Amino acid sequence: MSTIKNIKQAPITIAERVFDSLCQAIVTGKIPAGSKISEPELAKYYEVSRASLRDAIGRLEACNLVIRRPNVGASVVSLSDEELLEIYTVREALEGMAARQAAEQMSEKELDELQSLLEMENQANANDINNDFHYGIVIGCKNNRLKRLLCDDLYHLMRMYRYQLGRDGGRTSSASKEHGLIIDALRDGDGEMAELLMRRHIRMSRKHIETLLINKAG
Amino acid sequence: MSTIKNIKQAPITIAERVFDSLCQAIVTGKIPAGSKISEPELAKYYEVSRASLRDAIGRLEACNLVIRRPNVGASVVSLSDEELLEIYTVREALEGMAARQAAEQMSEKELDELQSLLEMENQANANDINNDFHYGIVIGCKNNRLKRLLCDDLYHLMRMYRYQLGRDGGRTSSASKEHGLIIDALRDGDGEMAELLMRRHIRMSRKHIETLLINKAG
DNA sequence: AATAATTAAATTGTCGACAATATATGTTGA
DNA sequence: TCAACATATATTGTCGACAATTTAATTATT
Repeated sequence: MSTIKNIKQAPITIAERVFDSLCQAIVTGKIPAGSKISEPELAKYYEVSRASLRDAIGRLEACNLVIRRPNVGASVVSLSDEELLEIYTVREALEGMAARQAAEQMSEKELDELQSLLEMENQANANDINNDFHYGIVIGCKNNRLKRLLCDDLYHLMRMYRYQLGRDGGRTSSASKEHGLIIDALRDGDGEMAELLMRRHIRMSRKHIETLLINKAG
Repeated sequence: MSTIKNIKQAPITIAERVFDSLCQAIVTGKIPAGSKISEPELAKYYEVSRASLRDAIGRLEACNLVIRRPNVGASVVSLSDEELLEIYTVREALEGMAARQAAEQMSEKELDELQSLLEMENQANANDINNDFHYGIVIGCKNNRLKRLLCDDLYHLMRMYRYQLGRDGGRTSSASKEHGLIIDALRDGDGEMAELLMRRHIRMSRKHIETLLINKAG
């Protein structure tokens, strides 16, 4: 049984189920960024009441996938280039700290799992959260608040824009090397180094996305 | 006009108004930590429908003040000692980064405001967010995502437990000195130093709370 | 013809009622 | 007396309808 990956429990209520569906639809771009959310339309589509749908929309707002304005309604979030880069800065801070704590908290067994995760990277399941290197470290840091901030508030947004731009914007080889260095630091129990490397790693990704965005615009 | 403090807009809908009221009630302990939230009871108390109240509860969940279980209901959050300390670790990461960016982003005018904020610390309005040193830096860093994470997801919780334990658990004098050092770094435009000092500052607070909790238990 | 004001349509916010689930109470049997 | 089951009560989840607000369409005015 894997300790690094955690089970995403099945939806209980209708609102939860609709949330899951809408979440998926937004992340994959089926409901495009910036588009308006029509309550009557979606309620009819999912064959649920508007009350349940509104509940689901509230959850979408909580994980930052939609923006709600009173008496106007919800729209799918659409990040500017700057806003996308802001997320990387936040990730640098949070995941850096996660790496530091993971170096002190992760067991040998967990580290082995992380290693195997890394080795089967660039596979088919590359876009699945549960098989993600970064996610493994966040779980491994044992700080549940930190985990929730990243997974509940940022993860969905990250997936959404990763879907648009491609995984790491296609710098997988160098990224994998950096991942390897981070694991080494974790195995050494060197929290300071782990944080340093993780921050540099995310800063690199950020820089890469930045140039990618510039090229796309020019 | 102050640029550091930002205006908290008045509630538009009933749900927003009830959210504000409940938020206040929870933070101040009027509704105690760990207690169950009764929808019919509160709906009657605030003279609103259960739909509006449930909407408000959803918002409380989004800012981590209550925990909801399907078909069971919401309870006011009650943090263990470890969970409270976890928040300080997250703050160290986020506010550290905020300080780093603030050093590059804050104008002279904003720094002056921050300074005056610091000088009139330990006053009556010490528990008001808008007059808070840390808040000023978070605003000053100009990273809106970072600001939202701190203010929307952690700020209410912090206020709640500050209310219970007292402001910084009563280490105001040494904390003020540390604040002064941080401002110096900001004025120098030294982001690295600002982050370092902010992290150490929050780590100190954490340590202080930690011993405070131990004494309370023993 | 373009703009402003007015009216009409559509959408969101709110409500009370019912259904589904969970909790409390009472009962039976060992 | 205690435990397990059955019943009753209360709470949450869901629904459809109405009210309030916003947006679209239409008319009027310069």
